[in-house]
Amino acid sequence: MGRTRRRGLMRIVFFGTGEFSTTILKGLIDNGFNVVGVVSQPDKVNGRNNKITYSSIKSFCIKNNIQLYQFNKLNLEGEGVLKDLNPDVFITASYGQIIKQNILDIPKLGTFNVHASLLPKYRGSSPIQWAIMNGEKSTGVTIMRTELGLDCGDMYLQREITIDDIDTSSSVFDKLATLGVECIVEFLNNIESYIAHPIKQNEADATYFPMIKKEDYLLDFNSPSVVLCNKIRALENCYFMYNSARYKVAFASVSNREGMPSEILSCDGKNGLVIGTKDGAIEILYIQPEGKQKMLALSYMNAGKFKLGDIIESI
RNA sequence: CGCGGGAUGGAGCAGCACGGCAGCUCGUCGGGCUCAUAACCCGAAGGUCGUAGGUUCAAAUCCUACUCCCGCAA
Repeated sequence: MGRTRRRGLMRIVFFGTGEFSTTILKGLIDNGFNVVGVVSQPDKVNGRNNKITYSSIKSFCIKNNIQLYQFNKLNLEGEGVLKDLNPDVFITASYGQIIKQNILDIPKLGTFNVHASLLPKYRGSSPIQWAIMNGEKSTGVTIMRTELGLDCGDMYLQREITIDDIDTSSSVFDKLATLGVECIVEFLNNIESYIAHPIKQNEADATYFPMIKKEDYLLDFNSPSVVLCNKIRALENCYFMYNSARYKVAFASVSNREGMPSEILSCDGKNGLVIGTKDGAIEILYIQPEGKQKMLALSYMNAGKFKLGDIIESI
């Protein structure tokens, strides 16, 4: 079995940060690939009270005894170290830092990226969120060459999935991570033939979406219901302010009620929380008050904190 | 030592500043009304109030320590 032998021999360095990339890395390990090193972003103060919590990929590396590198400035500090690993391929998956040419050129076969969209659509760092926000019915994974430009390299392999109405970013993340594993495994198993047949991206069809900004999370009830629901599905931590408190909204659906934008049309344990929008109303299904866990809005309405007819503050 | 909120029947909350019968909205179970119902009426079960100490005649409530959960900020 030449394939099996190649798997063991090919020296892979993996670049990634976050849950999505952890799943991809785990997939490579589980499929018997020889990951000789992982490059991840430096630790961040992630929790409260100065505590540093390890990223999931760091925990995974420690548990599986994989060498982990965290460069502050990859392009300056990383070159020598990575060359010494004598790599055949670099695999990147939402690494989160621009990788310069001197690094990209290190591995013998090249540097390849697992991107969570059907390129050339949804270039950029938050493809899943933007696809859902725009109400797309499908998305997918693309295996492509990592280049200096933003997600513009030649493509080799692309697979599609559907986005259902009940899908949220996290559920699509899970699906695409699983699909990403399948894709990268297939690609690496037949890497020579894939590399021999690159597919140019059609620049005319390309779309780019920026990073999500903090202010994007604030809900504006002067928007149409569908736009609001898609945004909530996409970002999952959208919020509104009421009585000077912040309420996160994890999921909502279009309601058949009618009312003024921002007006509370219902807030009891039977009918749930319904708020007016530009063209109707939405029902908040999952809510998270400050200091509380995420819960069914229906449950929280039993506490009687909301008042019928009140107007949600706009900031 | 970045700032802050929280833990009370199965769920969500009130009660705590000033110690004195375990309360509310829902759910569950039983019964009733109804052609019927997720609606309405009547009734019942279900909680050593996060853990461990302390103060007190008496602690959900006051004091001390601890565990767990979360919001903000980075």
